[in-house]
Amino acid sequence: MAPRTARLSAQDWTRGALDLLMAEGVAALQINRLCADLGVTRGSFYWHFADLTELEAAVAERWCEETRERLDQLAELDRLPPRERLRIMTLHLIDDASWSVERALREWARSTPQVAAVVGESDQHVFELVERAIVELGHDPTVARTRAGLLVYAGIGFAHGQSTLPKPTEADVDQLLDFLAEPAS
Amino acid sequence: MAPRTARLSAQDWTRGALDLLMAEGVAALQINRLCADLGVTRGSFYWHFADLTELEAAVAERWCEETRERLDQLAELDRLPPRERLRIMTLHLIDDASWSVERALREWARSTPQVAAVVGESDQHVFELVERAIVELGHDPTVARTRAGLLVYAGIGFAHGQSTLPKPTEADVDQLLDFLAEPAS
DNA sequence: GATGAACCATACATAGGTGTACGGTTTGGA
DNA sequence: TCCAAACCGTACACCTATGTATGGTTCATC
Repeated sequence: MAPRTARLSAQDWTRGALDLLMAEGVAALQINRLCADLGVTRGSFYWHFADLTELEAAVAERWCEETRERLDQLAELDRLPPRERLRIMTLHLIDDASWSVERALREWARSTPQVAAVVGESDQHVFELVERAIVELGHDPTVARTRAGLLVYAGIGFAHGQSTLPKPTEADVDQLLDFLAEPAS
Repeated sequence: MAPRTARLSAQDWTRGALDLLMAEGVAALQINRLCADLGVTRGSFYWHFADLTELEAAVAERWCEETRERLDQLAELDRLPPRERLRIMTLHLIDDASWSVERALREWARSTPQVAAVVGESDQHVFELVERAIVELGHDPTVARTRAGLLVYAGIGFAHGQSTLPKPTEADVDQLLDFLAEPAS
């Protein structure tokens, strides 16, 4: 992306690795490939990292931090009314590119327990936020649990769809939230 | 799984490859690994297939067929009332192991357009089945589209969750379908 | 029971990826 | 200005996975 002007730091490598993950998936996470992207040779890599697994650990760690920050920002939505909160989270999921990292991470999580743990924690956190919002809308916990599960799973599914399925518009989201917010019959 | 008694056919290889995909993902789809599973050496593989991509094509083709059959079975649910239809499809998704193949295939689809096409087609078909069922429940097309999208995306998400998130019980599914079936306010 | 095709094992050659060794260049500070 | 550390390039060894060549087994069939 940004033309390389100076020398690289470890952060530049983890940044590049995350970009690669987003763009081409775990299979593309190779040293040579990364060096090509960063315009540098293998010697540079092995100065910053002992080996590939050390880079992978650093990448996982970094994504973990970024995700935590992102979730903290979401937590600050607490001041907003619950309906608006859900709306922001959903729209954020749809048009942001964040899900493309998430997809790669979930793929990666399959073969790396450390990554799987972070992804699971993140899912759990989002689920709780959504569940709480629905409770605040006036539903009892059982209903909230069901509807939160539905929405969160749908979010994960959307991130993985890449799909021939229709991408929801903003109007669709509003209709969806009307639906999720409505009282049980 | 089944002890190998006789010599292998091409179908045995595609079967083994699908098993491998299910169990360990695309990264494990290697000739040596497959030979070990089937208790045979590379010489056998290269008698049945010209190279790896030919096997991959055969595997994709086979999954395509199996999926089509599965969808045809779903289509036969047309005789059942729509509510029961949705119930069967949802329960089928939850406790069947079929989603573990699907997850691997979606992962694979990312790097193989041919596979992506098949997955997309399958998604589309399921979506239409669900949408139609909801229309038959008495909803107008706009509502049906939203709710069908929600349910199908949630299904995909569930398949990819592998997750710390709660796995819905049969009672949860019934509550969920009550919710999806209820008239718009 | 002999024969050709189907099926498999073994032994290479090759390519691409990781990791190591070491020398060269850039940079900040004494 | 000069030096030590930070940073990078180059060359090499190694391992693993693919693909090829070739010969050996097994099976059906006459």
